[in-house]
Amino acid sequence: MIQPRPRTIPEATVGRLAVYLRVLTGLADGGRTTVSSGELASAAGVNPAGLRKDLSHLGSCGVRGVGYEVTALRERIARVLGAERSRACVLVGIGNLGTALADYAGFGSRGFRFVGLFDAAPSQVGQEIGGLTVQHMSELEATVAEHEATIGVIATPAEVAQSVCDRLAAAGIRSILNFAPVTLTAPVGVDVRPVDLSVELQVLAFLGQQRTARAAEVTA
Amino acid sequence: MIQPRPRTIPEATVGRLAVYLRVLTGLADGGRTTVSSGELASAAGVNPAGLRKDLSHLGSCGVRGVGYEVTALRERIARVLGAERSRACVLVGIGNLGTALADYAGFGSRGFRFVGLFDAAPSQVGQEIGGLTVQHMSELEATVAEHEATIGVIATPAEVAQSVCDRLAAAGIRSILNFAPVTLTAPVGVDVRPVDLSVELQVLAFLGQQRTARAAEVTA
DNA sequence: AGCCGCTTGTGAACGCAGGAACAAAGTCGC
DNA sequence: GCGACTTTGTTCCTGCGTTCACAAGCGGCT
Repeated sequence: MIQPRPRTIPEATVGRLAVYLRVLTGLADGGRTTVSSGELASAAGVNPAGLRKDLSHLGSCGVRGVGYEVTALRERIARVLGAERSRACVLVGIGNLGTALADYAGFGSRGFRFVGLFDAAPSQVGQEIGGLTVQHMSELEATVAEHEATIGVIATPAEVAQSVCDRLAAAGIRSILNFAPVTLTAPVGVDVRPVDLSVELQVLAFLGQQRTARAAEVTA
Repeated sequence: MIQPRPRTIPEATVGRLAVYLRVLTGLADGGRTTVSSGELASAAGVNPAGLRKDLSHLGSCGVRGVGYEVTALRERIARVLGAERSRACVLVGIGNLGTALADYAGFGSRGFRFVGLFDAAPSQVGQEIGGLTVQHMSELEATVAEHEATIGVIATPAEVAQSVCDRLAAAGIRSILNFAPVTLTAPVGVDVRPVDLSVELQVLAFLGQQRTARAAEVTA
């Protein structure tokens, strides 16, 4: 059995494919039928050559001299990323951030659907967000099993994030997106992707400070 | 004039330094005085050798045979990252996400302070969040100038993000953290760091799917 | 005082991502 | 029908990040 294409796609490429998918959706809504690599790269903020290399990972899909067909490319990327089928997710921690995430329409159009929202505080339980009712943490395991959810999102305070992570992993969750500002440890077979807003802000500030320092140096 | 140390620190290292800073703060609160590279690396989820290389960018600070002094290392990292002095930030878009960001205490302890919260909807203007009153967009430029803010955060819907970006850049903002799911273009001298939650989720899902596919293949 | 174990800091090798340049291929104009 | 132009797909190369491995240095013990 031959392998149709090298099924290992670099992580950096995957992130950009998701961006291309978003741009292509916008182009399709605008009525565009074809797009060149240069134009698409400009809209996505990347190098044209790099974009073509990214796209080459999923086989030739463009037409030389013309460009890429918008809808065909979009569907192909969606298939590779697995965005065509809906994936069940659960969200733990219904604070401001959790509410924002539960309400965010962008997830639904990308193949993700929340099947459970959980919080430990009784004051939060029962309220309705984005068509779902917030449940108490005690129902976490049952809901995960019922919908066979494989993705979990942690938007809790840092203190309880590790215990939530443990419970999610034990309940069968395989992928965790962590917004809590702590480094989580999960059993093998479960991967955690941290999204730390403070870190992002600090990196941004440092790069800016470094840039201005260099500029001042050149002037001197 | 000699340069005390190579002042170009890799971006990836800066991101990890911010994580070390967080871990060190936790250790200091716990009463620890010294810590070894192995322990710190484990707590931060990175390789010990990589951690030492990261730390070497800011000059030798550890004691061989013992480890690093927690508070000294913390202050040195904070100084390099510029977290010791307070930086003025403005936040545009007071939806659920914007509210979460404005309320997040983690920013303040890292040297960031919001000096202005802005929204275009009159219904949002006037409410108080985290000690600040939400202002109308029309006051954006005046507030930025008054506080000499250099960092801006965009948490608006995608449709208006580019125009907000333009206004921030024109007002004197040099660094922008963008949560809107669009690729922004900014003039030279202004750098934009995108934080796309859908992209993060899609990358996570893809990696999980790839992992399970490979596992199934091995079994076969 | 001298030795031993522990830990840091650095040098080297490896693998990977990014960028530029080029060949292949298809379309449009004549 | 043929040539020129446009655009893709690929290949090479350069630079960066990460990892491994080892020498150097410091504290503690005898």
